[in-house]
Amino acid sequence: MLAIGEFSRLTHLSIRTLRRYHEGGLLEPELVDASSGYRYYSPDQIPAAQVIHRLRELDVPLVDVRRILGAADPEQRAALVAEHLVRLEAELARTRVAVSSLRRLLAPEPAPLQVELRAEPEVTVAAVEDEVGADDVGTWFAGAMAELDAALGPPTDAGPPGGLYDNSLFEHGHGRLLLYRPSPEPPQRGRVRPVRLPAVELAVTTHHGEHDGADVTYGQLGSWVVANALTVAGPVRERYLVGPRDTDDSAAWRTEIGWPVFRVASGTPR
Amino acid sequence: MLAIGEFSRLTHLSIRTLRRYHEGGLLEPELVDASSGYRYYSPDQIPAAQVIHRLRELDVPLVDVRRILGAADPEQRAALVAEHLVRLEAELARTRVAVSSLRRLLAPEPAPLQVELRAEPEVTVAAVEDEVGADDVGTWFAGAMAELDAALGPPTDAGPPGGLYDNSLFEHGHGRLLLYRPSPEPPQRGRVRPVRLPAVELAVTTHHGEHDGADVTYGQLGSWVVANALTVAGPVRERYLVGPRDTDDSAAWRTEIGWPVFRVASGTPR
DNA sequence: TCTGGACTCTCCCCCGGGGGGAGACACCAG
DNA sequence: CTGGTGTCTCCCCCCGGGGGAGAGTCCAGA
Repeated sequence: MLAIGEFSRLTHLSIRTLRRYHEGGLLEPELVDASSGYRYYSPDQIPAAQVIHRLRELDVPLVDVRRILGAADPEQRAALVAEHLVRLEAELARTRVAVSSLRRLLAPEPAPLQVELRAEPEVTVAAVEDEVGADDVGTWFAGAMAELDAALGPPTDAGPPGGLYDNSLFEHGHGRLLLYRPSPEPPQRGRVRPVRLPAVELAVTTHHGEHDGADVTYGQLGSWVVANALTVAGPVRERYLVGPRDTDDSAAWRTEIGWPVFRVASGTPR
Repeated sequence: MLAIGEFSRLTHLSIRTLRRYHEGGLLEPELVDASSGYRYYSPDQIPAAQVIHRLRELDVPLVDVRRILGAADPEQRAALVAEHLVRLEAELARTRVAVSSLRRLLAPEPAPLQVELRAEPEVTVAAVEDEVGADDVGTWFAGAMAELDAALGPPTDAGPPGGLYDNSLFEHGHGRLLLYRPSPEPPQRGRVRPVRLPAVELAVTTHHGEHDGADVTYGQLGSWVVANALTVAGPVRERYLVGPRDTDDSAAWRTEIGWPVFRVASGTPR
């Protein structure tokens, strides 16, 4: 039986942290003296404490740590851990993109932007639509795209897929997302259903590369729109001209970004 | 002039976050209406907002973001960013170690531990000693080792370097650290000074590999000590038999860990 | 010019995962 | 028995975000 201080020395977890783990049901002392409240640990609990330590070093949330420790058989546990390692991998990719994008931002001269005004006609498409949190966009997107592909089969010449992004997604961290593929006769299957996209005027530009870096292009497009005195309204549209479905070379990816505008009153623009 | 909502849509930073950045002096709106308190941004501020966004994605603390943005010339700014990228790299290395160590922890059978009881005589060494926070141990260690080497010259046959770690380092996150190199006539130079290390009884084992994984070995050693009914007292000792100064192959590194014990009363152990 | 809806303001509370410190009690060796 | 050290609980603070209330502002349409 070890008092909390000894156990702390053995595991290199601070006393405070051990207490917190107790409260959180993560690591229950083998014995808690009913009268004094003193926590007593067994040496057998050292490995568990160290697993927790490692998982926390990997930023695994305490709730997930609890699930991992509570997993019945070792295989299940390994699966849960593997899941987190996958997440870690994704995090890493995100970091890489952020770094390169940061370099681009800090580079002295930003490449000038090609912006085009385009009248987008009303069109009926096969679409999946949901209310999604900003953190879940990636996951949702992958699932929705898979479902669209399952419903429509391999890519046709009807055109590339696209998406509509509710503004509140950016302003409040969650909002409606709609992912579509053009289709002459959209089926109804699972979450996929026919949706009529309204006609809009768009200020359109093309983003090159990883989608995670698109916000920079958004900013450039946005300031173009502001500078060119057009008013903004409605969800942003994207169209995936070339994406991970087409090639693994992310430098070749092309995303069209369409910012809804009202055409300036006086005559035809351009 | 853009209201906060528009600016939020342009930068993909939430309204709340923009307000927070204003409060924190990170991103001052170009104009704040004195009577209404409304914040108005200029499109020219979009790039700055996006730099902040990227830095935050890289978990750069807001204070540091402020410093980076406040940096006078671009070179200084680039240097500050580079500094953070280095930190990111270190983080990455830490993650790698944690992952492999986690695998080892979850592996079914832990390798049995060779533990030896050893009477360490009093010895005078050249040492650097400081009160250090747990997060700064790595940095401190590198600096102290460099200073020792500067004072004593290249490695001699007087023996490998070692360290003493105050227990409160583990219990409370900060404590006294002492790094030494054996030396027949310890010099006094900079932070380096002669120190008399008291004699101790140690339970000793050897940790193989990255030092970041040593806590697992600590736990094993500790539970050996507990099981073998010896009492614990005083700072832990380490001795760096093979380390990064000797070879780049971290698998070959050897750290001796000595846990202070009182020899059991009844006769000589072993 | 008024009105209603959308926008924005400030303020307070919450989250997670830690830390600091006060004041009271428990343990244990001399 | 006594004093020092260990441990308890409790409250506050940190960071960088989010939720929501309640009040004030802006602006387009009638």
